[in-house]
Amino acid sequence: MLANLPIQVKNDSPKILATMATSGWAMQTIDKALGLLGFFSEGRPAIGLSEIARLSDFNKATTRRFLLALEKHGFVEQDAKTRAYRLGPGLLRLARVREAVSPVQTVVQPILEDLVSRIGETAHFSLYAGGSLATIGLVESTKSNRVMLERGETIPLHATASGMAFMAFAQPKIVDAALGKTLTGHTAQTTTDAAELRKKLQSVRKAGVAVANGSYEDGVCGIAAPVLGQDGFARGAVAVAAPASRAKRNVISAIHPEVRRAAAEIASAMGVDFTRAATHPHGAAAA
Amino acid sequence: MLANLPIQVKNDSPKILATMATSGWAMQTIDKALGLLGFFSEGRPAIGLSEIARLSDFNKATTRRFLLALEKHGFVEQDAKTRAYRLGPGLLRLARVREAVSPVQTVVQPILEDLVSRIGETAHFSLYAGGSLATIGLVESTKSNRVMLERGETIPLHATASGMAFMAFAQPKIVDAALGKTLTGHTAQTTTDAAELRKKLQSVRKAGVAVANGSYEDGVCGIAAPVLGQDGFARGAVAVAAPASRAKRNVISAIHPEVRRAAAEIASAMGVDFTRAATHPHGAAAA
DNA sequence: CAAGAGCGGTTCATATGATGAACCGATGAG
DNA sequence: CTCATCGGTTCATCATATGAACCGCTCTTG
Repeated sequence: MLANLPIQVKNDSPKILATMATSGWAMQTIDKALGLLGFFSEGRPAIGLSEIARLSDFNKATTRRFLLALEKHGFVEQDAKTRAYRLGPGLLRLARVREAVSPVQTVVQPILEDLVSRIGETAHFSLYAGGSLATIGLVESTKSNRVMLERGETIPLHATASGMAFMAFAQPKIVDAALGKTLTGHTAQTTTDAAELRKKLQSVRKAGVAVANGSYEDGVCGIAAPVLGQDGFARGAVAVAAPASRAKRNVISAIHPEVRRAAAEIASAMGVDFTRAATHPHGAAAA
Repeated sequence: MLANLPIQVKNDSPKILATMATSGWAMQTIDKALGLLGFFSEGRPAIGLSEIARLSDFNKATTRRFLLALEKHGFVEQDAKTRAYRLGPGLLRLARVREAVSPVQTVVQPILEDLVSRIGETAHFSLYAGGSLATIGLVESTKSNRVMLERGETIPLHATASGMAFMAFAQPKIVDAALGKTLTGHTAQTTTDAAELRKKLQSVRKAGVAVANGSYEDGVCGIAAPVLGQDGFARGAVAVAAPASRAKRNVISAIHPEVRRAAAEIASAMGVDFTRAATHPHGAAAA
């Protein structure tokens, strides 16, 4: 009987398990609660209970319980007057701990500033987190006609130069997860066919940079390069965003090397420290 | 025999329930999962699965499920080599959104620097989040004998100058919750009696500052002032921490007004913006 | 100014989800 | 080699989350 093959399953079960483990299941209650945090952005900093419930498709009662739990840990806080919820101060503490160990923001900002001063267009850096890229660093061009971005925005992998640059060098399981779900079209130019996107990734891999013209926002051209970790897989991407009107062929090709250089600088700056062994004294003082 | 008292807990269980009702029960699964994040600190930036399970008193399987859920949202990430978990990049994004709306860090740092340059001792700013104060801003003295603090550290309310300054002006329910649970003694000087602490809060209220001498860390003297929100309740505290050897009476009283001034500056800087109405376009661009 | 629609918040019967002991294979110390 | 841990997984058991309907309130509107 089949039941007697002891652990020979090795061959195909891994794929299923991997998919499950990667993008799939995992503690739904927590999942849902943390998902609520994704609705907050620079452009929508405070949200009322009913609206969060609507956005998330949860019951109002459930939504409120989530928010209460998040509030208890300082992840959200409620405005005493408007009763709307906004992101809380507990996040600052955690971000500080993370920064202390792996100082990304600190290191990225000057590199972006240098990049912007060289090419005169808005530049931003994003890290992969929770299924999409999150804008961590942002420096805007000083030109009057420039591309404006939101701090802390999350950007879709399949429709942006950053996303394509990232995916071209990301771990396969991440790419599979990203291209596995339904791809939303943001403009008429957005490619929503997974197979076609994979082809494009091939050429991005050859070029080392990705260019996207109006695939996320009309009239905006993005040029991005991946930022690689020590294992060779992408952690995030650096991108320059220019108005399409200024993004002529020769301009784009002049930007290529600059973006790649910035990406390399960030990668080496990031690759330095962290992961000092897990055990450490807890020392420090306050009174 | 003593061993026969089985679960005599009945006595203080009212207290527990009160605490539960006050600071909220609320969605235990989420609560537990978010609690895990509290174990990470500057001094313990990466933790293995078994150790987290031990620290949190959860089953290994449960712990792992929590970590997977957290990882899915970028709150933690797993080191590919050591398999240990550390805080993830998703936190940076959320912290940025929060900062964009209510720019605390940006505004606090220069004020602290000014404070340190005036008095020559380490200063830090902390915000109330999730049941304790979290160190958000920190500037160390340049003296060779100085007090060192951890970035992102959480400090107990009842044993620190910051905590006392905060509680003296915090919302009553927060104080009740804080003093309701068992108070741990950190040094021989720590006051662990709730009633006695409430008395001290009275005098802190009169003075407008709190002084704590070695109640958290031996040989460290803290002088703190509350930072109040627009509703008059405390949001956090500014504190100066000096080696007890330098903290003579006259020094302390010279520090008082400086700390209060810094607190007032931070309060007014924080009180400015945020909470523009909940509805907003989502506009912004990237490609 | 009365009626309606929206809000934030709460309740309790229902059904779905979380939990942990025991297990595996791998790895490092003695 | 052996033993102690490590990270990770499984499945029967039991605790947990869930949502329709409700309340009181405020703001809009005819």
